[in-house]
Amino acid sequence: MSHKIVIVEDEEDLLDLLEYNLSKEGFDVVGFLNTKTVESLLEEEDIDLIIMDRNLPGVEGSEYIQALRDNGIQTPVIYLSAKDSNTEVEEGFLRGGDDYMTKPFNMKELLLRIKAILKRTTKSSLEGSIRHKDLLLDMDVRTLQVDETPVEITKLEFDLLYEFILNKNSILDRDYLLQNVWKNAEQNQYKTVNVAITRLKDKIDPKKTKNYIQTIRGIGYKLS
Amino acid sequence: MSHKIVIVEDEEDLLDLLEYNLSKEGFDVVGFLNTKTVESLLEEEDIDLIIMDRNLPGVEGSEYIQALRDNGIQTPVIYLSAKDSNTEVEEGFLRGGDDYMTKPFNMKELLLRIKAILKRTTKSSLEGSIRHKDLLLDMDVRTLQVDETPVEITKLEFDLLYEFILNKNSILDRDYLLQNVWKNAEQNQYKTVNVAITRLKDKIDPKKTKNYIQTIRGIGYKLS
DNA sequence: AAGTAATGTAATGTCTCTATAATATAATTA
DNA sequence: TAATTATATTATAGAGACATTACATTACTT
Repeated sequence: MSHKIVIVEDEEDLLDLLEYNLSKEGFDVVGFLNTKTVESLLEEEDIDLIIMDRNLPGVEGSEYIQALRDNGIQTPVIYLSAKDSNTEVEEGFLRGGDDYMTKPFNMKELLLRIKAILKRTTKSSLEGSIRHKDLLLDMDVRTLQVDETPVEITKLEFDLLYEFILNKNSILDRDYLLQNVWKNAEQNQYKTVNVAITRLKDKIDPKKTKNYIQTIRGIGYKLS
Repeated sequence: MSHKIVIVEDEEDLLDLLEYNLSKEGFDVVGFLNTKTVESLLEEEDIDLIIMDRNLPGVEGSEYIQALRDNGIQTPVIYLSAKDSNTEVEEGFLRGGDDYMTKPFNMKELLLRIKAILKRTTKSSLEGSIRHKDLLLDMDVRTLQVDETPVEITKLEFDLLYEFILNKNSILDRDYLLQNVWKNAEQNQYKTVNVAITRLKDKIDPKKTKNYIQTIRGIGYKLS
């Protein structure tokens, strides 16, 4: 699934250039010359990122973003603006921006900054690997290493451990796990979770010395 | 809970300045003059962000980050570097950075960029925690700290104490408690409350010196 | 399709928690 | 002060949550 990016930029040539480059990179791009119809699009479609000019006809870009935030819209924003003074940049962040590039800008760098933000804000980052203490999950090959030693792990156990590492140090209750790890929440029972947890514990800590996954009686489980 | 930030910077004066400013902003800062012991800290503690210089003794900063990424460590990174050419900046992002500031830099902007990243990468703990004098209830993890020392507490005791802290300084009668803490108000008896209160008192004040929960004879109990 | 691995379900066991009962103490009233 | 009542304390047993093991079923593999 390609990421959807909205660009608001009133210089038509620059907008074209941006649309061209982002599309070439595989993004799904929608460009606007002003903010008129932007918000309704944000509410309807699932937009992953906004590239925002500040000197726009009618509204000032960062004020527009502020208004979005006030309306509860949390879509990440990168400003692309000629306003380059310290106070102007600070203002941009304070009004709810995630990054700020001053014009003239380097297109490659913009693309990299876009990817850096998307990496953090969209869940699809099923690449690379994630670690928790001596547990290392390789997302590409779906393997587990415990203390640098490969350990056999099943699909369910992998998904379960992944969910725990994503949410380390917070309690996950059985309903949450059934919904997010097992997708068919209604079908299965709490016992199913209990058993899966037992099996997972045995994989990551057969000697029972590390106590990574703790039972929070009456609530759920926690990885720490 | 304050965010934990690691800074790696070999100019000692600058490191001091950064530590000072970030601490003042309420962050929990650990500074390093080189990368020697950084990785073990990252694996043990839960670090929210890394501020990374690139010209370091021994290792080049972005290469170090690349190595971290290869080891499955996903902690967000902001570079703070004198390397300011296009290709150098691009390189920084490609090796796994989240943001890049070139020296000399504006401290205010750095702080804003830090917050922008933390906003996206740390879980805004839903409830947070509530405090009453030296009692600290962490709603997220459902733990109790008394005078900064963790104390084991059961689900019932937690729910009970929570109710008292929510309504501190007002008297809660047993019917109210049975309805709001125990959900099955009819089933249980007043004695049940008495015993639970006794046990809770013992957890939060074993030496019986603080007298937090007072008995209002004929009515109920009050936390103050 | 047979055979194997993975996962759900059921049966059994273990342990923690907590409601109740029994008893002791404190407060209130006569 | 004695009697009465409310609450505190302690002990105990039953319930329920979870762990563990065994078994059944489903999903893969070859």
